[in-house]
Amino acid sequence: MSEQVAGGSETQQRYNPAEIEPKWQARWDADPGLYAADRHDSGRPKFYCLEMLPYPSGQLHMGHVRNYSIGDALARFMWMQGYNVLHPMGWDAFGLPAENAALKNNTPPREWTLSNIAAMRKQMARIGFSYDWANEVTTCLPEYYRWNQWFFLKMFEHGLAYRKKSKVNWCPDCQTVLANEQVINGRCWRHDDTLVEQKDLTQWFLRITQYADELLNGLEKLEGWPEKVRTMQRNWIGRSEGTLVDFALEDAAGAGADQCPAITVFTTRVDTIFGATSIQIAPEHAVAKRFSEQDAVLAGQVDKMIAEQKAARESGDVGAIEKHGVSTGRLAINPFNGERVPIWVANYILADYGSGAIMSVPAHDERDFEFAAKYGLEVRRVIVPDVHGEELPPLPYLDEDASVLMNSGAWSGQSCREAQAAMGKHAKENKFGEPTVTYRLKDWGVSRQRYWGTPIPMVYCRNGHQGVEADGVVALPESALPVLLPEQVEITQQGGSPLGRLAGFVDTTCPVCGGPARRETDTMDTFVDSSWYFYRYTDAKNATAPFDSAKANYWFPIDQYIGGVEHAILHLIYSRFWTKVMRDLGLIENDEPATRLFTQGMVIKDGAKMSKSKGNVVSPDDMIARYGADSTRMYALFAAPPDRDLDWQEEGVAGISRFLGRVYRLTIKYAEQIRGTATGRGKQGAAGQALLRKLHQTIAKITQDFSGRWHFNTCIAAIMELVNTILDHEAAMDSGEVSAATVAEVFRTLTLLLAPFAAFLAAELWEQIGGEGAVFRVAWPVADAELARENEVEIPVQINGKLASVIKLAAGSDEEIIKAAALADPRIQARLEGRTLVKVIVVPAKLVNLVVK
RNA sequence: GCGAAAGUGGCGGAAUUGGCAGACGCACCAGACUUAGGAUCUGGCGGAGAAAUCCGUGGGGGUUCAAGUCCCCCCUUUCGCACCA
Repeated sequence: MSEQVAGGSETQQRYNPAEIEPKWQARWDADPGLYAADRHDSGRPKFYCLEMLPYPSGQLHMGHVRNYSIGDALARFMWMQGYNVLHPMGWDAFGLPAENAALKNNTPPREWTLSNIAAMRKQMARIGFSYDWANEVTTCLPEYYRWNQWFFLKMFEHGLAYRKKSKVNWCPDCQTVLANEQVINGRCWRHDDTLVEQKDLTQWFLRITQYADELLNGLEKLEGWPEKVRTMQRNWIGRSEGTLVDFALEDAAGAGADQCPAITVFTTRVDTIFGATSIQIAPEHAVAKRFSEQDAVLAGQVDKMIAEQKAARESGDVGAIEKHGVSTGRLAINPFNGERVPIWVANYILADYGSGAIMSVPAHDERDFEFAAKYGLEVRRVIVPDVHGEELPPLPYLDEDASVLMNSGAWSGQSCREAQAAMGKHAKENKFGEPTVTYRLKDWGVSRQRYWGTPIPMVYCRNGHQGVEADGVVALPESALPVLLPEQVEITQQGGSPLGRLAGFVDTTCPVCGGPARRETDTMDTFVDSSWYFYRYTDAKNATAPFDSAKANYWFPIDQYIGGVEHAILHLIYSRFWTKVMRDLGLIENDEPATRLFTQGMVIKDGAKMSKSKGNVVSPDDMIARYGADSTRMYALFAAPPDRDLDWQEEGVAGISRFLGRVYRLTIKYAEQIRGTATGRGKQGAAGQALLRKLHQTIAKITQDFSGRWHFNTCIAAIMELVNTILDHEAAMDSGEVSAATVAEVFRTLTLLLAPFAAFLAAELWEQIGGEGAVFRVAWPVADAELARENEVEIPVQINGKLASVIKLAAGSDEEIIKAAALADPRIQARLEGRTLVKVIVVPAKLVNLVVK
């Protein structure tokens, strides 16, 4: 295989990653068990290290390299710490780009996707990532997606999957429906500049709202997740406690009151209801529509408002639009005091939140105040601070914690909180309302009018099956799975799912009556695939179940999940939901998928996100070809702390490459000597002591950083310092002043410290210095505190907080000795001349501060 | 508008608990060496100053023997949410 360097010439001693890395890659490729996790009875503690799986675009980008380098360093470290590590990888392989590519290149999506996967797997191997490929998961294969269908049937059976007609988000570019989570500022998550439209369609939904409270409360326990992600999820769920109150329409106001006897408003401040001076309803509200039918002028104004709202949503500044409205001329009755208040239609009322109608209390709500000021509506104060000041606070007055009601009938004098509870109860008892909880979170629409996705395992019986389900919806039995995605399909971007044009797919028989039936032609959202893929990794070849519960229960929860923050409310909320559903189905025991989540920063270049249009894309292949994989990934870890954005500077990669070159030359120089030397410690001279001190300080620093802070940039800096120290003592090592055993310990340990960051080089050096077995299965070095201790310390001496001198003392000197030494220092004495020493502050081992006048 | 994070040399960044600001690396400058390499080695590198020394972590106040770090006010940038009743 590789040639030994024995007596090597200069050229042979030069660090050449282009030679070393492919050599080790070939060896690793030939050993599929190398990174395999042990079975769950290994007796070692488990560690599930997971990075978010990529979409197989065909090319790894720098963001992937960074993400996976972090995970790889951690996985290797945990192996060396003796853990049974599961470190899998897979492919989020369904999705629209495959269809676009099919149109463009006339390649079937499956073929395109699978060849991309092969290319990316090759790239990953070239970089040397430590994945257990035996458990690879590819979501577009029937072995995987049949379980999506299986879960869908389970959810249908438990009422968690249902069909309804509703307003849905439609991306004209994707030609499909999108979930709320996939709409970002009114635009499609795949198309930054495509405005999402609203359509009325019948679609499949998953009842994620059933878990809204648990998803919210569970966030409290996820202490290992970034606060930012938890906050985003909290806001997305948007729980709000309030009260629904029915305002009856006044009969005299118009005909048809019997058809719609009341407007239900939602409020979180029912305690302010005596201050309600109007009702405001959304332009899309059913009552607005009905009034419009009888009033052409109103109809025109309402339509205008709807159009304006739409335009504002599309231009992305919904919040900036001026509040305005129009009076309907009708009145509604406040059930708490019998008062008649005017009904308005206003543009700031959202149809899809709460009940689409509010009571307007100008005195105690900012928007209502603004609106009332504009239209001269009455502003009536009903809440005051509970401490009686001379002056009443200005309006709108919003406090509800230290305030009480006034002018509110029987509730006057009660605190806001008391009144909220009492008035909700009162409404319920008198049947004109009730306390309620609303959420911003909506059920997850999973139907997609696309081809390249999991077929939904439902059929529509042409016989109707009245009484069973509307539209003759019939669930397929488990035995009918998988519903295979046909392969010969003409992809177009128009006219709904291409599956609908395949008679062979659409036409089927009803599993209940045997009569003619039509298959569902929509496919599932790709986020279904990624909601549970990490469970499949624990048992990826299982042909009879999504996974074996015993295996999943051993590995779960994931100990460390690593990925980009862009999934904070997409994948990360869906997969939490899926976990809870699987738990309730009895498949798993954990409540949450991952104990710890780490979101790495973006890789940017010249201050901007890499993009083709900006022309600032740095290709990993390019970097690897020039500097090698070790230098590329080590730079990705060195250039910034992993949670921050990283500005890619090629000169920095070259710097890392030079550093690794120094390590290589130095280690090879002593390799033969190290091979022939047993470990062990004898007497040390000063140089040997200094080397071991730095070595053990470095071990301690890196070990500690791996336990949570993850500042790999400073870990690598520490290794560089260590190497600089070794270079400082090169002469002493050459002369034999440093013992051979110490030289051996230093280089063996250095190699181990490098292993998580520069896998190829570490493997090569480990072999060169005669190490046994795979370097990342060797026990991680343990820092010896005794060796790491400094025996002499430099203590700065300040005068009035400014540095005046530095004294050298034996470590552990007590306060008196430090103080005496500081005062005896000639530089200090000179500067104290003629001044009065007021106070001496001694911080042992840290500094001395002399306060003088 | 609300919320979060951040602001330190020419650049990326370090300083985990208040204790020598600028570790480590890049770029740059000077020199050495040479098989002229995408080398390597030595030294320098926050600002002002000949030096002693002084100034310096977005700005302004404060606490402290001591502040990049803690407190108050303000500015800027990035991200998230954005009429949520």
